Amino acid sequence: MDQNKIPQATAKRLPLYYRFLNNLNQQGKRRVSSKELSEAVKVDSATIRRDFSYFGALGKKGYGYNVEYLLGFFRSTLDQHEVTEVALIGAGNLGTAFLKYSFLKNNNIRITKAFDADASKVGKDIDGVPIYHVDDIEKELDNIRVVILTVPASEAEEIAERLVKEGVNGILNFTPARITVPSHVRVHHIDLAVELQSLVYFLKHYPLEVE
Amino acid sequence: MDQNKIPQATAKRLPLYYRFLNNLNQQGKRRVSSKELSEAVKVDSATIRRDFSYFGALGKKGYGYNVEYLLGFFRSTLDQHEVTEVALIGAGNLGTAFLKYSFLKNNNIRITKAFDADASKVGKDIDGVPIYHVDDIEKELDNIRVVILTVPASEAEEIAERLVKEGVNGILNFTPARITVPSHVRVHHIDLAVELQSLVYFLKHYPLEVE
DNA sequence: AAAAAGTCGTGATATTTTTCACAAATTAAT
DNA sequence: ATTAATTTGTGAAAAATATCACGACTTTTT
Ligand SMILES: NC(=O)c1ccc[n+]([C@@H]2O[C@H](COP(=O)([O-])OP(=O)(O)OC[C@H]3O[C@@H](n4cnc5c(N)ncnc54)[C@H](O)[C@@H]3O)[C@@H](O)[C@H]2O)c1
Ligand SMILES: NC(=O)c1ccc[n+]([C@@H]2O[C@H](COP(=O)([O-])OP(=O)(O)OC[C@H]3O[C@@H](n4cnc5c(N)ncnc54)[C@H](O)[C@@H]3O)[C@@H](O)[C@H]2O)c1
Repeated sequence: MDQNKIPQATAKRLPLYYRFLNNLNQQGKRRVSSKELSEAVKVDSATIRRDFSYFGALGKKGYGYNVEYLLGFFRSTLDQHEVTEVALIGAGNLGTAFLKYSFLKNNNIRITKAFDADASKVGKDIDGVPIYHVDDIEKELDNIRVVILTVPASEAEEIAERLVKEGVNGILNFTPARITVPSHVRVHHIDLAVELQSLVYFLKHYPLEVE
Repeated sequence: MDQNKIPQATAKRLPLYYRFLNNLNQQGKRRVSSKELSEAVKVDSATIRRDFSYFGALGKKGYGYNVEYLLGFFRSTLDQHEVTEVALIGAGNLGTAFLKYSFLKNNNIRITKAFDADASKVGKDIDGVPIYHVDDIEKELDNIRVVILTVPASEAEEIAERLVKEGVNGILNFTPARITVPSHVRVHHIDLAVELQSLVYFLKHYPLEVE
C-alpha cells in the first residue's frame, strides 16, 4: 500500500513492461529508450515515460533507461522476488490449459492447488499440481489469496462466496457470470466470448484506417 | 460503418448487455430497468443509460426497457443474425480448450477451421473442427477474416504477417508477443500472465476498501 | 382523480487517461 | 571545443470515460 497514487491504467501496464525488460536483459541489452520500448510493447512513448515517472526519475536525459536498473526496480515493485501461490477452481478444458502453463517463466506466480467437483479427477495431478475435491476447499486452501475461477457459470457465485469466506481477496474470473463479492475483494473478469464478439463488432462498425 | 460515433468503451460492453438480455428473455422477463441491469452486469446504471442512448431512445420513462425489443435491437446491431466464422491457429493446450467451447450458445460465432504445425494433429478434428497444416493457411483459410492466435510467442509475428496477407483483419492474440500489423488490421491482446500479475499487484498495493 | 413512486435521457460536471511539445540534460559527432 | 542529435520528465491541453442530478414522462397506489 505504499504508492496508491499510481493510476490503474499504469498499474495494468507494469507487468508488460517488466516482461519486455526481462527479454531485453536476456538479450544482453544495456540501455533502452522510451521510443524503443514503445515500438516493442505498442504503447505511446509519452505514456511510457509518464508511467515510469510515477515512480520517480528512473532514466537519464539523452541516454534513456538502464535495462538492468529498471528491471531490478520493477522486480521489487511487482514483488517478483517472492513466489505468489495461486489456486485454480475447475480443472476442465480451460483450467487444464492453465495448469499446464508455467507462469513462473516471466512472472513469479505458481498455481499450486486445483479443485474440481469431478470425482474422477480428484486425487490425480496435472503437471504436478494436485487436484482436490471442491468440498475440501475449506480444508486445503490454506492461506492462498488469489484464485483462478474456471468452473461452469452456474457454479461461480456459490464458489466465490466460499472462497471469500476463506480469505481470498483476488479472483480472476473466466466464467461469464458477474459475481457479487464484498468490496474488499477484487475480481478481474476475462470474458473470452465478449472479447471475441467485440472484436467482430469493431471490425464491422469501425472505419478501418488504411495507411 | 454506420455508427462510428459509439465510444469504444461502450462498444466493448455491448456483448455483455446482449448476453444478459438473452438470459432475461429466456427467463421470461418482459421488462428491465437500468438499475436491475446494473446490478447484474456490475456497470453503473447511468453508464448503461448513456450507452443505450447512443443508439437512440430505446426505453420508456417510468417503465424501463422492453427486454424483447432491446434484445432484438442488439441482435441486429451486433450482427447476431448471421454466423461469423473464425479460424484458430495453434491447437495446443489453450487452443484446444477454445475448440471445445461453443461460442454459438450466446454469440453467433463459430470456429470452423484450426491450423497447427504438429503433423500428428493435422487431419484430425477436435469437436468437429478440422485441423489443417499451418502450411495450408493460404489454401484453406478462404475468406475468414477473424483469427484466434494461440501459437508459441516466437511464431506469432510470422503467422500474423501471413494471415494479414490472406485478408485477415481481426486477430485475437493470446501470445505474449506484441505483433506488428498494418493499421487496417485490428489486434486485441489477451495476455493472461499480465492479467494475473496485475491482479496480484493491485492486491498488494491498493488499499482494500472494507465496507 | 390525485398523489406517489419509478425511470429514462441527457446537460453538466468530474475523473481518468492519453498525448503534445519543449526546456533541460546528456551523449555523440565534427 | 563546439555543434548536433538524443532523450527524459513534465506542465499543459486534449480526449475519453464515468457519474451526478434533475426535468419529463409513465406507471402504480391510494
Ligand atoms: N473453454 C473456453 O474456451 C471458454 C470460453 C469462454 C468462457 N469459458 C468459461 O470458462 C469456464 C470453464 O470453461 P471450460 O470450457 O473449461 O468448461 P469445462 O466444463 O471443461 O470445465 C469446468 C470444470 O469445472 C468442474 N466443476 C463443475 N462444477 C464444479 C464445482 N462446483 N466446483 C468445482 N469444479 C466444478 C467440472 O468438473 C469441470 O472440470 C466456463 O464458465 C465457461 O463458460 C470457457
Ligand atoms: N496455456 C496457457 O494457460 C497460457 C497462458 C498465457 C499465455 N499463453 C500463450 O498462449 C499461446 C499458446 O499456449 P499453449 O499453452 O496452448 O501452448 P502449446 O504449446 O500447448 O500450443 C501451441 C500450439 O501451437 C502449435 N504450433 C507451433 N508452431 C506453430 C506454427 N508455426 N503454426 C501453427 N501452429 C504452431 C503447436 O504444435 C501447439 O499445438 C502461447 O503463446 C502461450 O505463451 C498460454
